[in-house]
Amino acid sequence: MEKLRNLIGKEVEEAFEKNGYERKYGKVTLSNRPDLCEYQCNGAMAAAREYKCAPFMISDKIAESLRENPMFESAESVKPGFLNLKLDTEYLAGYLRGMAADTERLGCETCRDPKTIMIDYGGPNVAKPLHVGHLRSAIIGESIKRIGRFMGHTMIGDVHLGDWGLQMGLIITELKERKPELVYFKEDYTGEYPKEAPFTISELEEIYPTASAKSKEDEAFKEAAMQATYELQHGRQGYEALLSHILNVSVSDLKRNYENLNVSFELWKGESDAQPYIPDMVQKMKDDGYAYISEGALVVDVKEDSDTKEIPPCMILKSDGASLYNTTDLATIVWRMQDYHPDEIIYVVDKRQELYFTQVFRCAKKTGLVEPETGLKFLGFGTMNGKDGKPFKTREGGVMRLEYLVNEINEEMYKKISDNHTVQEEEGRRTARIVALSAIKYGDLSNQAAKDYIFDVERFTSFEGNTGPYILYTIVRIKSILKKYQAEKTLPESAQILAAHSDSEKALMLEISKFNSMMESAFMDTAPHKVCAYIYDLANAFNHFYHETKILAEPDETVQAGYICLLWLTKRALEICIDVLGFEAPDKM
RNA sequence: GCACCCAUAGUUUAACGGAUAAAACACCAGAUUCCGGUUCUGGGGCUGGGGGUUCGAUUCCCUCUGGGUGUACCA
Repeated sequence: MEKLRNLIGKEVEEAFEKNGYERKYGKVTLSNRPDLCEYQCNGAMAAAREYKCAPFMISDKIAESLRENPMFESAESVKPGFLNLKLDTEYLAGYLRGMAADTERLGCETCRDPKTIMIDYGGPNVAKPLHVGHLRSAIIGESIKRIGRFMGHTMIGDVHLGDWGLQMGLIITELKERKPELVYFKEDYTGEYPKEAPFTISELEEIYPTASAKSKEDEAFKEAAMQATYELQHGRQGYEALLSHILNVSVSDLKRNYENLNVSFELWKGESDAQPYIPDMVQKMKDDGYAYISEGALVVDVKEDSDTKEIPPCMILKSDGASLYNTTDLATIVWRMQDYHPDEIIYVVDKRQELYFTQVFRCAKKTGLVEPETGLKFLGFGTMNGKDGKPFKTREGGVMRLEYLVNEINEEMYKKISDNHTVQEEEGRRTARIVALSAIKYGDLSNQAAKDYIFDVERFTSFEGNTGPYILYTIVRIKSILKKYQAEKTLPESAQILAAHSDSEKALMLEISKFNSMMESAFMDTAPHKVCAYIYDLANAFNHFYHETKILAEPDETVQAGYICLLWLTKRALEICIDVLGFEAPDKM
């Protein structure tokens, strides 16, 4: 369906044309004075200069010609030259009927030219538990992926594991000290390696920090770890076998954790998967004359004349010949282009990495790893802070494990729910998990991604205010009304949304009608917070309507059926939205 | 040093260059209640300072102040 604003715009543009003004002045926007009108056009003020007359004269004429138009209940020209429009209730109802007819998408058209978009988010390290720093990437990335998918694009999420580098050497070295008898450490061993990993996830999670701490104090240990890293990267069989054990154990644990967050990835690729592509890539950069030696390191210049700031060259190889973060990311682009040929790659990463990615993107473009039109987008997010405005920490000041944080909020939610009314333990726990997830995700996504935000458990888990639980509560309320209605009667075939009977009903209908344009701009701006703002307004509009309207007690069956249709549409819009945000509503709460 | 980002009500956040800057929480008042705790209604209060562009600026430009971040061999 065409967006409502454009439909209105078309009428207004024609009115401008009919009166001898250019169409371009007829652009219509949502009203920012809802007390005066629903939509407005400010074109008369802009046009006044070109036609050398008072803006009011123009808006007056336009209002006059629009008054005949059945689309509008009223068209008024105000003070300097505003054109204030109110939609005809029957026209609005017709638009909503069109939405309701498309139960899957509510009339929100998919994109005309669907793209293949890879989205790089998550970024956990193997052998290390997820901590709160991983939360934002997962939540925001997942939501953007879902919004893109809803808009008809092929979205491929890649977790991009941190599974390369010194951390692996550290684990191997520590393991060697503890269990030197393992076959993985026998250099002349040629047989099969055991299928079973020689450690569990909890051992693994303990080994890494121990090894990391040791390497800072024990020079010899660090040497050994670096040596192990080198040998691993140069194909030592036993170490490769260990790496794959580490990966398996770690990945299955990560999957479980991400599942709890309702986050999933199409690809579980890691930094190690990019390594095979490095030699050819580096060679080509040298051959093509892009890469040169500077201060011992191999670099590619990426500065541009228009730069206001100094952009250092993109380093490809360190002076000791080893690869680094940039190298891996560039080589990752190589296989992504080769295997998936995406039109765009979006990186959902901490905003502090912006400069790095500027270098990487420019380097990729310059050296032809991607095509000139391939989009490389950096979506940096801010820090999640505690109530004191400083980065979120445990009470002891350490890094908070994501699992603990989630458990804490689940517990908090369960308390709230069981305080409200008596519930079965098991069902209450399940509901608490669903609601808690909405609290966490909505709390994050309702802020602009690029900004830092304050993670306030109390506020996020509240059933009132702009929170996830409030949205869910609204959905649950609608579900319950629909259920009660169905228990008594069946909705007649002829039932349909009717012209609004009250202001609050019309306000609700207007809110619903913004669905398609909201979703489109949320995608264009990669801005999940727009979806949040929309459902919050929508939930508010519904609750106002609900307070003023007796739905189940409505005596006129046709009117009542109309209400039910409207409720269904409201619920559907809310549900689609929370789905793209990455959470769901329970049946009861 | 240089550069980038941010600055909005007591607090946390909104606002394609448009009218009286919006909401939530907190606060105050009134109503409501087996409850000082629930719910409803109403209220006060905000664009860091100074310039500029514009008919019109929270939004664009310059400058100052304050905060955050980054500045090639970590990721």
